[in-house]
Amino acid sequence: MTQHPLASRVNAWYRENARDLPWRREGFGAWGILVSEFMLQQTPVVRVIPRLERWLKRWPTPGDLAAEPPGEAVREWANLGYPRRALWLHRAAEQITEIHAGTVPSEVDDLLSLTGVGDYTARAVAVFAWGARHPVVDTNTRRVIARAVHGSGEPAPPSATRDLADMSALLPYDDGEARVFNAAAMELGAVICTARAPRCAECPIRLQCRWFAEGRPAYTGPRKPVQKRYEGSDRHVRGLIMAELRASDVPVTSAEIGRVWSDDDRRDRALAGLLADGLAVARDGGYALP
DNA sequence: CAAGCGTGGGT
DNA sequence: TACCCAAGCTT
Repeated sequence: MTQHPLASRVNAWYRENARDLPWRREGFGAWGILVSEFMLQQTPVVRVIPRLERWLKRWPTPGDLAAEPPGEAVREWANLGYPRRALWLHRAAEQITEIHAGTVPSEVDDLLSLTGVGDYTARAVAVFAWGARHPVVDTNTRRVIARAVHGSGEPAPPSATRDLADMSALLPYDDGEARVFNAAAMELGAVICTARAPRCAECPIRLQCRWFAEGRPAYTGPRKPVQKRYEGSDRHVRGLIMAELRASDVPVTSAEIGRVWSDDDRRDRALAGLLADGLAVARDGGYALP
């Protein structure tokens, strides 16, 4: 079968070396894959695995999750970070239950209309859960393409049009091979072609890689915007307050919240933000999960 | 479209 | 120690 030589090599490598991850098991199910994709948005694999298994044991179907208050999703989300994702996943479960009769949709457009599902997640679910042939481009794939195809040590800022075109040019024609390649490109970026210290000596495509061939030149393009300091930030204080709310079965009092951070302005701003985001609600004179 | 959003581990 | 990074999304 004719396919891009990069795809052939990466797929062959993947078949031998892929990690045994829960969502790759046969028959894992579309709901499980959707949940895994939500959890994997900006959270590392090793932290997701135990939480995912708990989640699916508790809520085996979208309807099971939709039947509970959103705060239970936030509590079960625990310390995965970005708890808005738990709220969005709960909302998506409601939408799947009400609009799609409890079945995770298979069309990219239907998936995109779910809360918290963007371009990456919609394609990932269509491909990995339902076997459709689409390009799936995540941060790992973008880095692999930047190096192997463009000879750049780091990818340019994301551009859906260009990223999808790049991946489409490599994507095998066969649905099954395309599905494997989508997973394999991510896997290669995750374990070999890493951001920090790529293991080029172990890379199955180093001899086809433009960046390697050119001597791994240092990246000179635009730097990613520097992330603001976390310690003492609004995000930090929001996280501390959320940890309190998750840990308590009863509403948390203002006095208790006052103890998580001494700066009144920052603490009030964080709490107001959580209320506005729907991650916290006022209840019985205190604050609780929704 | 740039900014904002948690948390923890690696270097 | 600081900083970087992790299967992104919404506003």
